[in-house]
Amino acid sequence: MSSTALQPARGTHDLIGEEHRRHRRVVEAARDIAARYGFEEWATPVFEDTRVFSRSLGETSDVVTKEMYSFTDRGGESVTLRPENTAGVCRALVSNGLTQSNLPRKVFYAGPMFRYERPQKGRYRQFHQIGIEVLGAAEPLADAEVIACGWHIQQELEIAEGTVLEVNTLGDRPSREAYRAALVDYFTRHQDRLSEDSRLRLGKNPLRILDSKDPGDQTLMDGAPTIHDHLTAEAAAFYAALRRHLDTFRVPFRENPRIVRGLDYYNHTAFEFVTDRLGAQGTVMGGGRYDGLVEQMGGPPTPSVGWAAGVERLSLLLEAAGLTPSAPRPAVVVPVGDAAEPQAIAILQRLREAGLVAEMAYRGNLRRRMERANRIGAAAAVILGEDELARGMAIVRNLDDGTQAEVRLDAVIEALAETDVEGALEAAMADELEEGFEAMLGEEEEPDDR
RNA sequence: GCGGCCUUAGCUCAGGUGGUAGAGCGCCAGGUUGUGGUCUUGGAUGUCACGGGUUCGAGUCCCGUAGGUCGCCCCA
Repeated sequence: MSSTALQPARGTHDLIGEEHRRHRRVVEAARDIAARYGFEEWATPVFEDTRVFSRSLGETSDVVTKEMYSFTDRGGESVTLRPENTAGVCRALVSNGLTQSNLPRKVFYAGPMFRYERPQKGRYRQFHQIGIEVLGAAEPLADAEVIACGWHIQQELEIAEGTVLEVNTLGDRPSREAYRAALVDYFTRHQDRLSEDSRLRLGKNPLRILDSKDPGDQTLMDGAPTIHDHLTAEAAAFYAALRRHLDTFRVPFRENPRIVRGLDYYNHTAFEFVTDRLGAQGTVMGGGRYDGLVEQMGGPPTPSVGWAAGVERLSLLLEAAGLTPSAPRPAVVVPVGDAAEPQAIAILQRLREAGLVAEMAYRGNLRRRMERANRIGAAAAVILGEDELARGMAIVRNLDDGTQAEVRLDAVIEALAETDVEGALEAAMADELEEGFEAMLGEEEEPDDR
């Protein structure tokens, strides 16, 4: 690469070839499964008024304090590239006047998110998330269904064996405040044994000390109070109901009282699907309940629950499991001699109209075209020499086993159905159905002839 | 934002203690103007990430910058 060649901006990456196919597989599987659960897809703007995020994510969260891509536009407004999409979806619910009717609203989304961070494998400045939100449901059954849907998507992607669901409760507001006070009390008494980072957290966000990776901090955890000692009866009942529903949905999970989640808007349910296969980026899907967020956007109280998942991370799991989708295999139409080209184009288009993936090179002799066919992974070649065309015939060659046969032009699709050409089998079957239908119509006409 | 390691052809990588570059794969052309994969012959790969320094001489040593990677922070 020449030194004058432009590089992608730091933390961004191009999705090309296999990587793009994995990416698309993740999004399409999620979209498909979420639709089965009754979620409708929304697309909200990639940038929003900065207050959408500063108001919702918590003034002390890292995302707000140091990771936002914010800038002032030409009109003097402060706008921010979305670092996540839950806040945007809640804003959209309110902006579009959807808070009064038809609740709960079940929303699926997929798209790019932006955080100014130091890039690593599985962590980028522009990355992609899929997510679902149930807006306007206070029942723990909604939490369980949201989690079940996430689990189902991972099963559909065949990566569910590699992840573990960890759940926790953050309680309601009284539970959380009591717990926070107890934690501050405990860690203040042992301040001398806390790491430097955690001493800072003590003043800012004491809950975060719980998932510190510092070995010294870890030794303090066993004696630390847990949220479960401070749950109100209502919060405890909510959590118990969630676990019961998860069992009913047959979603395996592990309780982890240390899960706290980074964004301030969560209450009650908090959960993460984690894996040990992605190094430091172990969280593959994470979410929880956020009963106060819509209100913060200027709407009425609208209890809600959802999750977001990193497409890049799910894609890495697909790659590691050898589950990269293969590219569709085309049929290649090969005219021999210039005079054959017009008829070859007619046949090429007929194949495409029938639903097959078909290609024809723009130039080259037979040998070159065959080489190219092989290179692009074609499953079959339809060879059209002037000799064959004069007899209304074509050669259909299976490029996997090297066998070939001369067939009538109207039997080309049928012959391609014997190969791995994408769409050929379906096209041939559809053709048969049509013929069968025509035959039935023909029989029905017989009585009139009598 | 902090620390470790890394950066040589399109890709994966060799290049003891300094003497101005190599392999495999891939690519292009021929053997083969009606048959791809296999085989065979030939060909082009490059500011050795960038900038500076030491030296007669730097891919090699030193400093800085950028990017990547691993970890911390945090998170998808």
